[in-house]
Amino acid sequence: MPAKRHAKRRSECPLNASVEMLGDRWSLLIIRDMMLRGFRTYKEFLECYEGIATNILADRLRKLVAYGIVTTELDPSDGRKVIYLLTEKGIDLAPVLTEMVLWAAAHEDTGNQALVRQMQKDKTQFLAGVRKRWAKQVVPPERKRSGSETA
Amino acid sequence: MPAKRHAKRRSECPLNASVEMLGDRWSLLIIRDMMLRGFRTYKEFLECYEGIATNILADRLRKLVAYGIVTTELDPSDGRKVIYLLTEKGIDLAPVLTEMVLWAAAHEDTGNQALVRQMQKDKTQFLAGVRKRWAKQVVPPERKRSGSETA
DNA sequence: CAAGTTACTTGTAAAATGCAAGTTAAGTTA
DNA sequence: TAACTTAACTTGCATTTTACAAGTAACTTG
Repeated sequence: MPAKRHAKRRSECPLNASVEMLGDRWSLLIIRDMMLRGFRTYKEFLECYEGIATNILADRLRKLVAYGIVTTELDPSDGRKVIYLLTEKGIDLAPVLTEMVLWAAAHEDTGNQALVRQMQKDKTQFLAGVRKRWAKQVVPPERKRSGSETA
Repeated sequence: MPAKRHAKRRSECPLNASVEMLGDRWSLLIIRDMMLRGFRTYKEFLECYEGIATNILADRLRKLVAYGIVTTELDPSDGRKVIYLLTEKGIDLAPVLTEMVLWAAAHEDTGNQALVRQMQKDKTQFLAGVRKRWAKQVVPPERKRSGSETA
């Protein structure tokens, strides 16, 4: 169900719509951290490998919520915490992330080969896994479990 | 064949690599114009719907060439013209573009439904088409043919 | 209740972007 | 062949975005 058109887009092109929402240096990394690493709080995002600045993080989260890609709820057991979750629309970005990972892995010298191999082996199954882990009443998978990182 | 790692990336993550190369408001639109609309000269890119500024266009083309996504050659029949072409690496972005288009089409109110339906109907065939049209000694398809735009 | 945590905001410097106006080399026209 | 046009940029400057450092308010913990 398409959302109503954002105020003033530069064009009607669907690719442009995606680029206007996601075309910056941080948004997709935040989504990656939610989708693949199970991050859900501000503090966790702040500690991402790439080192996002706190004001930029706040701004990006605000925009992702405004776009309907992310929702928030309050942590019932800790009044300080805000929990950030992917919406359906956000989960539907999994194929985009996957193709971007596979493209970079094919053409650049990058790390996290475990994830890449998993995606290469069976893309469909990988996407099903993401979808399943994010099915309503999410319990983000394998957080804090020691061993190889997921992203 | 992976390229050697770019000077200083923020992290080893393949998604981050993609974002560092393509995560801005213009790069993917330029690639779209090459891939889907058959654009190949500076002037054509300048006239894109979204209205890129000339200095930004020059900068993005320079970067895309540096990343190995685009190459240039001189037009043998007009010494003023520079011809920009997608490399294999650039053509391999087709699945990324496709997923971004399908995502936006599914969740936003966008135009160019012809392209979207074509992608939805048979993604594999669509990608094969792009690949075929860009096979060595490219003659970009259907440029200047009247009727519905391709992108 | 004092000391931490969490999720931010504010201020400011640095970098990226956008806009208008050149510039240069090559091609076209009268 | 001189004047004009075109293609691909560059330059200068104002505006916007990003980055970095330092707060702050609400809440929890010991």
